[in-house]
Amino acid sequence: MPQGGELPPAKRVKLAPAPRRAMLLAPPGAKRPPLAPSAGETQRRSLPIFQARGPLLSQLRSLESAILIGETGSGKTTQIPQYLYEAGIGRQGIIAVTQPRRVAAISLATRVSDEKKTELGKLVGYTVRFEDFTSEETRIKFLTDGMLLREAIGDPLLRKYSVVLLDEAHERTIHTDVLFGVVKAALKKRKDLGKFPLKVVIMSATMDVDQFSQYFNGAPVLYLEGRQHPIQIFYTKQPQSDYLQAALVSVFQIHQEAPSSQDILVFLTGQEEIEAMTKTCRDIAKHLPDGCPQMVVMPLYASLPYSQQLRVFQAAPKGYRKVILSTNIAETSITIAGIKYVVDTGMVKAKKFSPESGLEVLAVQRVSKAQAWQRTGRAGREDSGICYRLYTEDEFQKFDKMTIPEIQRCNLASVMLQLLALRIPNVLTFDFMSKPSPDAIQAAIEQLDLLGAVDRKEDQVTLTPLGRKMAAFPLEPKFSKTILMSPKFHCTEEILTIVSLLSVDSILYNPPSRRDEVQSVRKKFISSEGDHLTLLNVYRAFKNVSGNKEWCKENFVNNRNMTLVSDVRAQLRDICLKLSLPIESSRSDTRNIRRCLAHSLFMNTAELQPDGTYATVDSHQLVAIHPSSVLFHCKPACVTYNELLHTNKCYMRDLCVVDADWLCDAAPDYFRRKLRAAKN
DNA sequence: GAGCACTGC
Repeated sequence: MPQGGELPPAKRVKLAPAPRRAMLLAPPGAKRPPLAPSAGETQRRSLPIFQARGPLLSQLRSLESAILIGETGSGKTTQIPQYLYEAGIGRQGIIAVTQPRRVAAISLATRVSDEKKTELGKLVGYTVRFEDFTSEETRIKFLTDGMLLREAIGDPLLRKYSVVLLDEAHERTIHTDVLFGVVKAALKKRKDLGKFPLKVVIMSATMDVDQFSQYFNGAPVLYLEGRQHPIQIFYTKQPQSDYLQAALVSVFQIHQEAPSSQDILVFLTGQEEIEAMTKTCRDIAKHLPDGCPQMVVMPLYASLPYSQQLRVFQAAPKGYRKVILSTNIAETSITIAGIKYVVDTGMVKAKKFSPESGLEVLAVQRVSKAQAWQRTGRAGREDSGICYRLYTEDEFQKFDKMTIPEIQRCNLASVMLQLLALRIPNVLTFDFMSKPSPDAIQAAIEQLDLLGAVDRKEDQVTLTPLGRKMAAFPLEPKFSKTILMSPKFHCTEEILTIVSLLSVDSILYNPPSRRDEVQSVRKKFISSEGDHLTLLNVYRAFKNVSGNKEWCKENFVNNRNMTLVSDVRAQLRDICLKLSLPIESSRSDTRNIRRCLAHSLFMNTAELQPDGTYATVDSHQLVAIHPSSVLFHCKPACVTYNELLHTNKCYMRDLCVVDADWLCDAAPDYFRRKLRAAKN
């Protein structure tokens, strides 16, 4: 057993945060209507929210916007759209319910259509990328927030919809944040134009509601009771200098004391850390004293193959305890039943914007209070639970209240392009709930200007015809530009494939334990011209065997992601056809492909320095070739890259070897400016 | 010389 570290409870806190200004919607002892309900009805009526149905509906009927706060398990997401529909509210149009994740939109639609005893896609449907299960009859529609945003480009007033429910608003995804502004504008405009009114309901689990309410012109806040089980929280007495060691101690302390049927979920920061900890736990578990239960240790992170992710849902054999070591994927995206204990290291790996370098940095950092509560809540889903926080209560008090919204942490080029396509009068002064910094907005406009997507005249930014075409693609602007450039180089077929490959998670799987095998098998795909062409080779080989699963396994290719690549490619190809783009293949001519890439990635180039390092042309930033690149051991004179990733070093990812001459052809003004800046 | 949190269109 590991020595050191300490975990005797310093303090116990009951998880029962009280709302500050409550308009309670669950009057104690409220009477149910005396009707004989069916089995499904009985289940619906047993939800806590049912008690509040009457007062809730009378509020929602009269309000144009509302903030609805409900803890998990309140049933708000499945019931409110049905209540509205059943009460005849919003019958002039469709009731939309947005979700940050596809799987959630699909499973919620399935559940609600079951409850309504209708076929999925009729009264109740869903729309996510690649899948549209809706029809003329659909009145309740679940969709991803990104999907509603894309629909808004075609119709900024969202005229199809009578009600928009923005769910999981506390997650503050970039799409939800843009939608806040879009629905707010649509609400006002529809009122001004005398169209049928839009109703907006923001649904959130957070306690920090003032910001939502203020933004929506003082919309009332309605509180729903949830069905969260009580969770005991233990803080450490002393700050822990080594959270990994502390996590290890906690896991084995729980393991020795608790019945083996009670599972443990540990929050860690990344793949490498989780794999190492998995190994350590398994090693220790082999040498446990007699009488101690056995242990099954399972890693969980997004890049783990799907089949291995599924293991966390299987119950451990009798007498074994399940210990899941996870990234923040288990915070929201994956819900595991039967978790009794949560061990929260209080750390997360996340992107943040570094003002001094102006770069995005991926770094291990403290979670926010809201995030810590979210993790804690994972212990109390079926029964009461226990959460070990591997930090002191004083430390917790110093955590940020909320996680900084995504919109303030990332590159805004896509968002700005979308706002322009939405015909927002002035994108520079768009009414964001949480405004990004003016610098971030300027940088995004700058990037769009370089790509030729916008015109700038004084303080007015407008979309060019090219920019409007770019907005039609569900891609980062630089990738849309690459596709739109490709007819000039007669390689649209190849560029479509490459862009699809880049916009999906890695199609190559690298099990650390079989590194040598991976390297030898992968040799046959490697192109000395870089990662883009290597990926193209893998895709061509995959298509040659018609996506054979055995082939994928033998070649460490992720079959699921590869299928997704085909879907993306088909979608992009459709858009090209709609834009009447000629689609040609360059066949074996890879030079044209690289020239095309140089013409759209010219602002992402780096040159080999005399000392063997690389420096970017744009800002002379010292950069290195990422170890995942096929060029890792090579030293080409000049490369373009898709992105910079700042971890321990500043790495270029996805590289392509190019000629310096091509770059000057691609953007003569840009390079003249850079040259002049270098002289000064 | 040595590494990649999580979503989504």
